[in-house]
Amino acid sequence: MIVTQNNVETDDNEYITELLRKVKLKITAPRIKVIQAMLSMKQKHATAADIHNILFKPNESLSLGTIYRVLNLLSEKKIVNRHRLGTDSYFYEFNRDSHHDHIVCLECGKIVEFKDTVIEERQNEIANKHGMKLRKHTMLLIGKCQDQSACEKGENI
Amino acid sequence: MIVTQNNVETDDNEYITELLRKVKLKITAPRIKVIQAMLSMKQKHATAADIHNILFKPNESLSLGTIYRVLNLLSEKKIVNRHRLGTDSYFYEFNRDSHHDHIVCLECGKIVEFKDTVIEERQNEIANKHGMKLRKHTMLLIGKCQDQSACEKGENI
DNA sequence: ATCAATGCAAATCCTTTGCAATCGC
DNA sequence: GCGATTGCAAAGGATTTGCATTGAT
Repeated sequence: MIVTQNNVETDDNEYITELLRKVKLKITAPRIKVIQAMLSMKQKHATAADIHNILFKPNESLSLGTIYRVLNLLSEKKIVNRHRLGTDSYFYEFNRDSHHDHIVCLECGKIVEFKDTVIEERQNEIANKHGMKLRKHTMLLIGKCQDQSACEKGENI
Repeated sequence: MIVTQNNVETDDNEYITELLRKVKLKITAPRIKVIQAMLSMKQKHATAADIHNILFKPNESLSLGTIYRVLNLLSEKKIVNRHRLGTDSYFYEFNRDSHHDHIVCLECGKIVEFKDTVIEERQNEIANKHGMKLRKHTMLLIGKCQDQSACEKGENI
């Protein structure tokens, strides 16, 4: 999984510190860096290890342990979301908008997001029918890109 | 998570050996025991460790490693299904029928199975709309039992 | 007899945690 | 300064694997 870091403007920095302040988290370098990484990377979904790779610089890298701690805190505060996307590790994404689900290509790993209110209503009905109140759901569609040229193995994750 | 083992009739044994033969797996004691355990336990969903507990007898227990190997083989042969049900470990279930999804109560862990063709059709459409051919899906609804008395913490898993 | 399956323990992968050092407020 | 946060390395939990032994056909 290849990940690159774009330049991050100072505007982002103010946005990030404001974000942290809002949820009453202390403004620390690791937290800023992790959020910067998530905002600046091309893909929306990254594992803790991906983020660690992005932020790895000799002599000034963040420890993986801290990245997990930061991601867990940001998850609690709903700044990022954590999903299982079919592999053994968690994927994290910056919570830009509301809830959505994912389709992942089993060959190239491409991840597409979608939201479908028909399904969501239906899920509520199903839960009620079984005497349960729906709190949340996870749904993962696993498929195969139809456009072969867009399905370059491993390049899309 | 408490699991009990019922008596298993000899009928089951013939059924099990037949099952194994059909998928061209050798008839071995561990495989028979694992399938017996899955057929005889009250709940439908068990982790590898659950099965290990069921089958644990001093001086004649199966190793956990073998249980994993057996479950993986049985998964490949579609005799059992493996799901993530919100925890860190996989749950395995004997594949009695066709595909279904799960609702799990976040307090008591009760697992209810369901199948909804409306959702499944919609999933197909969604995949197509995004240029992908749906191969499979996972859907997990997470909720809370409405009937409080049915929601005895920890007793339903 | 032959190749596959098992037990056991070690290894692996991902994630969390303990503790001493450091930093934010 | 004080309590929260970090780095580091060790621990943890789940699952897999290597290897010598045992077992199925």
